[in-house]
Amino acid sequence: MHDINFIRKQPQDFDKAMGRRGLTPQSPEILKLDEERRAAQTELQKLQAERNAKKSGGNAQALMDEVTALKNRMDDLASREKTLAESLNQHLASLPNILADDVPDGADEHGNVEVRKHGTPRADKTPEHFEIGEKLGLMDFETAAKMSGARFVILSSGLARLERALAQFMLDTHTQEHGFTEISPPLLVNDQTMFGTGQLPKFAEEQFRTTRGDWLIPTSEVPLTNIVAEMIVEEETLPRRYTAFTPCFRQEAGAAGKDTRGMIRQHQFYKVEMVAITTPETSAAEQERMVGCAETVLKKLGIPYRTIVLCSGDTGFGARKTYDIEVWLPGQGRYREISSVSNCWDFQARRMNARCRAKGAKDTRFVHTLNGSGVAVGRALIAVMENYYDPADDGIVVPDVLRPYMGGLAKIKN
RNA sequence: GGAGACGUGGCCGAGUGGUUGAAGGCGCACGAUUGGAAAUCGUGUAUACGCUAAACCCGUAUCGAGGGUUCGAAUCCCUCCGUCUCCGCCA
Repeated sequence: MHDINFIRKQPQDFDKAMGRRGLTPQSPEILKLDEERRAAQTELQKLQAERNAKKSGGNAQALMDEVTALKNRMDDLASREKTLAESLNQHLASLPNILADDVPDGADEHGNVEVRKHGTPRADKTPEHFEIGEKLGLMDFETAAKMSGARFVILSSGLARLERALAQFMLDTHTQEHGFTEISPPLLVNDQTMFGTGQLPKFAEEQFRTTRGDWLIPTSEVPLTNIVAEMIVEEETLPRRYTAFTPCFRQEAGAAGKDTRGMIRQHQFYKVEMVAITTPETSAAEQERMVGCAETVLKKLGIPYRTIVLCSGDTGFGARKTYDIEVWLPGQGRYREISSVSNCWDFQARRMNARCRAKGAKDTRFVHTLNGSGVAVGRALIAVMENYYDPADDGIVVPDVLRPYMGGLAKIKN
């Protein structure tokens, strides 16, 4: 959600910012609505003041009649004000966040810029994860399709446990080493919550909805960030750092035909998420820290990765700046996204009315919110399978850091 | 699922149609008092929007949310959301 005051004062800057997102100037329409709305409000308030003055003047019948006469005009103005306000809010709610100055320009993912690389990819090409998994007999897409359709999978035995081990390992790393508080949040949320983090109104078709009207979370960013919705938190308690391990549900409506094989892109997957709530001053540094937290997970797992900063055309709706971390997949012979770390600035905070206040201060400010995968568990599983694949016996070596979570198991074999 | 009670300011709690943005208390802030503190006394203490260059002032709205009745609603009616109690059911 955008600050109408900013648009009033610096319409050209706002249009320029939206221009980087490939949008035509938005301020003329917005300012027109805003002006009309305020005109209606001002006039309405004048009439209300008039009415109130008569009210305290006495109870004479004549005064009552005069107030009745005001009523029609007031009703008109009130409904006009409401319509204009709704229209204005719809407009503001559907526009993407303003990009940070240091986000590179670019039309699509080709404009993204690599910022660092870690680890050395193995030299050989391995089978893809689904080939390894099916050969082991521990990954079954057919049976999953029978009960649920495309883009679902059944993991069993060693792979099921590996998935659980990965999640445990990530949670322990973030809670014990990175200062995050573990949360077990609701997986079903209401409209307002989805609006707060920006999934609604624009991206409804990407979500699953229950017959009751609840939404299945597409990421635990949604419930974790909304913890502070409608709150005024003391700045001294910031940053708040939350992590959660949850399933995520996505329709993948716009990805028909993409990544149809294997478990790269599923309707349901597990993810360990990190969310931070900060003051406006500290969010930029917090984002760098959060990227580091995600990278630590991959370093410990011993998986080669690169970190890139997304360009203007690839940065998501609610983000001001996003880093993606991509892991090396020797089965595909390329890097694939495993984490996305975004600083949303005050964009989500405005939508969900999340504010902070310095101790003793009178005024409040919107908090800054950040979210990042820490990391996607399903894709981490794939990365482990391919990077730790042993061609000698088609087995998967268990990374050292995961062995305690696997009962000491060193290799997943047939 | 059945029956009932309830939702007022940071908190507790008055208030069933008009001068109530809202008594009283607690808390908090500032001041007085004190060697200092406690106690005591005094003053102040919601948010949003509009107006304004901005601030103050002023205006408007807000008593869970939304709608309705009325000249006028915290107070009456409807819907929804939430909380609590009892019964039933259940992981």
